[in-house]
Formats: sequence, structure tokens, C-alpha cells
Amino acid sequence: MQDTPNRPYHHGDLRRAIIETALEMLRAEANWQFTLREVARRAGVSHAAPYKHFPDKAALLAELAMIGFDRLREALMKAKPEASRSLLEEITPIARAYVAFGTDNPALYRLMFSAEEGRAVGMHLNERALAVFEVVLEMLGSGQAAGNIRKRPIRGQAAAVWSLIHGMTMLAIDGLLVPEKVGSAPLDAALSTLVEGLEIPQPNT
Amino acid sequence: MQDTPNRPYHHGDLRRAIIETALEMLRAEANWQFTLREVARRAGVSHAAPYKHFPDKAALLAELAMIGFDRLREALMKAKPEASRSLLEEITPIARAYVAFGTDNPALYRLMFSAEEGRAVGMHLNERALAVFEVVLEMLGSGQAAGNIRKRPIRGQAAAVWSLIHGMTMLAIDGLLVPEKVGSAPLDAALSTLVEGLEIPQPNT
DNA sequence: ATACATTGTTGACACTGGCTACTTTGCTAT
DNA sequence: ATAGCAAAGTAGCCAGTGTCAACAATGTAT
Repeated sequence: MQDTPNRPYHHGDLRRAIIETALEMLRAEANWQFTLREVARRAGVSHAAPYKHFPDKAALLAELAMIGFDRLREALMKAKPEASRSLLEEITPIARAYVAFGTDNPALYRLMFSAEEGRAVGMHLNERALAVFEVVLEMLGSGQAAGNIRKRPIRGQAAAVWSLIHGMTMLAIDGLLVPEKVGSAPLDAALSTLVEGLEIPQPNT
Repeated sequence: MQDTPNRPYHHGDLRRAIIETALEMLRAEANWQFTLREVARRAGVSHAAPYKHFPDKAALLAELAMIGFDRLREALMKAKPEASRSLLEEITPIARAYVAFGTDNPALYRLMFSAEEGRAVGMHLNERALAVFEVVLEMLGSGQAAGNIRKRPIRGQAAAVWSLIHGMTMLAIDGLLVPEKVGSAPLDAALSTLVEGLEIPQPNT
């Protein structure tokens, strides 16, 4: 914990330090090509040290992606309001938190959704990704039960919600749409349109 | 065109050949890290030959991205039906063509939306990207004029449409959602939800 | 105290990739 | 014919990167 200036050996918890350094770099630079050596450099250890904690580069990458999904899910849960009168009121803070996570961690977000070699990793990732997806499913399910949302197949509606938010996040990361000075205006506008497709239409439209 | 086995010098139209080779590779392999040397290899020329036609790697990349946007726009225009009774009928083939373009050219599509160093390239790309965006704007504009679409700020609706389709395309490329055996079911379902948010609600809903 | 496992360091290897001379080829214009 | 020039080839530099093997330091168990 304390940073005694000379601590050449036995860092203490290098594994965690490496992960956090990597996460920090994935947050700071939008287009960063991940290299083990640079992570080690920034963590203040030798270039081979990470191999004592991770079998290879892919393993670290996979772990980072999983942590990303976990953190994203936490951010969404935290943003979720307890009570809300309308679907728009419920979905807006969640969507904003989602997009904010993406723009705050651009490289990490891209990593999370990169298929990466083979299917093995992809399958594990899907478990975590599914947990995020389920936040959307729950919201829609309770909305349908409460009678606010049209009775349509939930998976289709969820696909619409997730695709829209994922798309906005990606576009925001890449600098098109929501170029940060516009604020969240396009986000809110798009959300309104989406919500009008989810909600049961009211007479006064 | 013909592959005369010995054609060491003066390829004829190497510039075009390089571009098409690169496009082919960007279509075939989803996760391909672009390297000039491999393009040259596959084009059957020496690894330094491309430098006679492109100042550096970034220039070729930028050109490929622009061609990508042009081809995407062409695909959308071709898919656009002349006459359509409903908004859903109009938007569905366009959206399908969009997603199909993405899944057919996964690496190219990613390249098109990667911010890439600096802003200069990004700005040029934005012109082409804007041309694609305008296909959406036109559709919404004529829909509003015809009285099929709610009178909302068009840019917000367009943001919703583009984000949703872009998001689905990305998810499809990455193997989540629309994993090719499901066909276009999730796509169509999401589109329905979106269209219901765009259209003026009918009494029999 | 001593042996051992852990965790770091150092150094090296094999490879790749972008890029830059310099040379060779072959078309074209005089 | 020949001179010139554009386009392609050859060779190589230089900077990285992932990975491994050998060595050193540190904590821990006997």
C-alpha cells in the first residue's frame, strides 16, 4: 500500500496493479493498441513481470474485458432509479450511464466487444455480456407487467434498446454524434423516439 | 486481369489492384490487423511497391474507409424501394442491406468508424459518413411530409435510426445478436419497435 | 539457520512491420 | 537508337513485441 520508494522485489499485489494500470490506459487513450510491455512499463515493473501472473497476453485481455462488463453492470444498477413515473424517466439515466461508461473507457469498451480469437473467450464473455443484457430485460418485463409497455416479444424490444444504446455509445466514442459539446441532446432525442415505440400510445399524442 | 505468371515489372494498375486486394482481405477476415506488407504479398508485388502509390499506411487506410462509405451508400440506395405503403416496408430493406454490408465487410466497417489519428482524417470521413446519414434524413423528411411520421425534430429521429442500425451491425459483426443462424429475426423485431416510435400511432394498436 | 517456492529482473531470440535508399526494368518521346 | 522517367524490385534499417530462460531477492516453513 505505502509507496516506499525502493521496492524492487515483491511488489505486493502486482496482479491487481497490472490490471488497474491497464484499465487506466484503456480509459485514457481512445485508440490504444494494447501491449504488455507498455503496461509493465507504466506499472513500474520489468517487461517480463506480468508473466508471473498471467499466462499470456490474451489471458490479461480476457480478464480486463470481463471486469469491464462487471463495471458496466454496476454503473447501470447504480444509475437505475428506484421509483419512476414513466418509462422515459426510468430508461434515461440508465442509458446516459451506459454511454458515459463507453466514452469514459473507450478502448475498454471496444475491447469488451471484440470477438477475439476463437470462440472460447467469446463464450465466456457472453455470460458477462448477458448479465448486462438482463438489466434491459428486467426493465422491460416489469414495464410490461405494469402495463406501460406494449405487449410485444420482449427479446425483440430488448434488441432494439440494446442496439440503440450500443450504437450511440460506439458513435460517441468515434466522435460522430454526441461530440461532447452537444451534450446529451442527441441521446435524449433518440431515447424519446425509442420510448415512444415501446410505450403504449396515449390518446394525447 | 489474366495472371501471366511472369509480370515482375509494370503491373499496369497496381494502385487499383492494391485497393481491391485490401478490400478483399477486409471482407474475408473479421479481425484482421492491417499490414501493408501482407497486402503487397497478396497482391503479388514486393513489400515496398505500395509506397509508389500511397505516401504511407494511413493514406491507404483513409482511402479504403472512404470507398467503404461510398459502397455502403450505394448499397442502401439500391435497396431502397421505389414505392412503399408503410414506413416499415420502406425501412426494412434498407436496414437489412446496411447490416448485411457490415457483416459482409466486418473489418472494413470497423475501419470506417475508427477515429484514427488526429482529426483531419476524421473530418474527411465525416463528409462521406454524412452522405450515408442523409439517406436516413431524406427518408424521414419525406415520411413527415407525407404525414406518416410524427412531427419531431428530424435530427433526433435520425439519430435513433442510425444508432439502432449501427448498433445492430456492430453487435452482429461481433457475434452477439443475430448470430447468422437466427437470420434477421432480431433485426426485424427491433425495427418494428423503432418504427412504432416513429410512426403516428394508429387507433387500432 | 537452511531449504524452498514465489516473484521479480535481465537478457536474449525470433519475428514483424513501417519505411527508406538504391538498383533494375521497360515504356515513351525524341 | 537512345535518353529519360515512372514504376517495380532488392536490401536493409530500426523500432517494437511476445515470449522464454536463467538469475536474484524475498518471504516462509522446517
